[in-house]
Amino acid sequence: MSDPIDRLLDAAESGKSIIQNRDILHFTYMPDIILHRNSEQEQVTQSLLPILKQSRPSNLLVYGKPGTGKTLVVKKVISKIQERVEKSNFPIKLVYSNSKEETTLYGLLVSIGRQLGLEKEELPTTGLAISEVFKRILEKIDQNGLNAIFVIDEIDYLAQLVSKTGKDILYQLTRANERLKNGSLTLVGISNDLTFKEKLDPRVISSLGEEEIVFTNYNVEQIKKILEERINEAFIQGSVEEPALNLCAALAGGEHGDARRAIDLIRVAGELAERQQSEIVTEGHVREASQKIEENKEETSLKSYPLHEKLVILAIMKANGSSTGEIYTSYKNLCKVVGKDELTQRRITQMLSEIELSGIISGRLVHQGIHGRTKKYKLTISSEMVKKTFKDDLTLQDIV
DNA sequence: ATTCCACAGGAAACAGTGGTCC
DNA sequence: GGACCACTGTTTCCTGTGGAAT
Repeated sequence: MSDPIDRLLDAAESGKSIIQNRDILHFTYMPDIILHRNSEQEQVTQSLLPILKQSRPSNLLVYGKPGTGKTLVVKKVISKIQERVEKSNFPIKLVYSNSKEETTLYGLLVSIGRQLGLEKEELPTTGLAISEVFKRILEKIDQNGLNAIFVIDEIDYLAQLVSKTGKDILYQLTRANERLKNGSLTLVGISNDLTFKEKLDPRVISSLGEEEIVFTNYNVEQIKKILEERINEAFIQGSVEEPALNLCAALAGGEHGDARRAIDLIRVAGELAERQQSEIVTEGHVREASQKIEENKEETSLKSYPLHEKLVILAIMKANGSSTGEIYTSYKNLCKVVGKDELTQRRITQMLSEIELSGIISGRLVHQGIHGRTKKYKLTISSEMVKKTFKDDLTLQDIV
């Protein structure tokens, strides 16, 4: 039997790779034609049209579930407009920022500022008041007479950050034009959450939601078309079996209509097939890929938890299906074993809800009459998975 | 009908860190 | 060097809750 390293290297060298172009299978790839989104493309273009006439368009709010192509469409429209106005004396500046990637409000504003060309000396990464950062951004727009379009992805997340800190940045953003003498500012908000508007200040809603566009979910048939298109470009002809394609579309489409997930799935399936030196991607590969993606998600999220969260997860594992009080006692014992100070019960309750959000554990509220009210938690993943992942952690090795 | 359990979970305050500005 | 700022992780304090027990 040959060395596994050599075997893989040989295969790679002999050009047996069935994926010709990996980039096409990543969601950042911008296809020439965005399938099934004609009317939405028209709507977005319509509402940004005033730019061509050198005036400020209405603020725009774009809704749609993840993987419905919202961001892709918005970016494509803006880049096309940019191409057209390039030669005129009406400079537009596109600023894209994802609220979820920036953990704080400050971070988001700084990332916007950087894209506008504010250097570190003009806009430090920390230390300033939010209002000061905002002022500097507006000054930059004013000085250069820029016509800025701020595309803020996952704006619902920003709204959440804002409500936590009590700053009304969103309001100020939507009203920024009143403070600008030169240039203009247009806001394009993208949100996964259709209900997020309800949580906003009504003054913000009226100016932010001047125009609204909703992206509907893809159905299985549409996802299949999208997959076919990408497969044609990325894979060697005929290397993806029809049943594999169908399953892929069904798995991703049936649940959420998420094209991004579908593309991810076929990519991982393709990689698995290659690794096994198969010349075709079969249904089995897709199933395996789906499972692998799930497991990876679990493992990375388990690994990323800080020590006390890990202890809590272990406490749940040891007392599966038990109440907060029991979990807390178990957690305190674990703290003693590893020699760490225990946190308060309030903090642990909060941690439990945070962990529950990630889906690793599930909680159920139970009323036990005179025995009070409690929440019972249990693991949704296998305890083997937890043990396997935590075994690498030096402080946890002994208790696992 | 009232009491009372065992918490859930909101609000506020605090400590500590790492920074700017004057 | 002191005032000020954002932010995180935490503690402290508090109000609310559904149904078994009385």
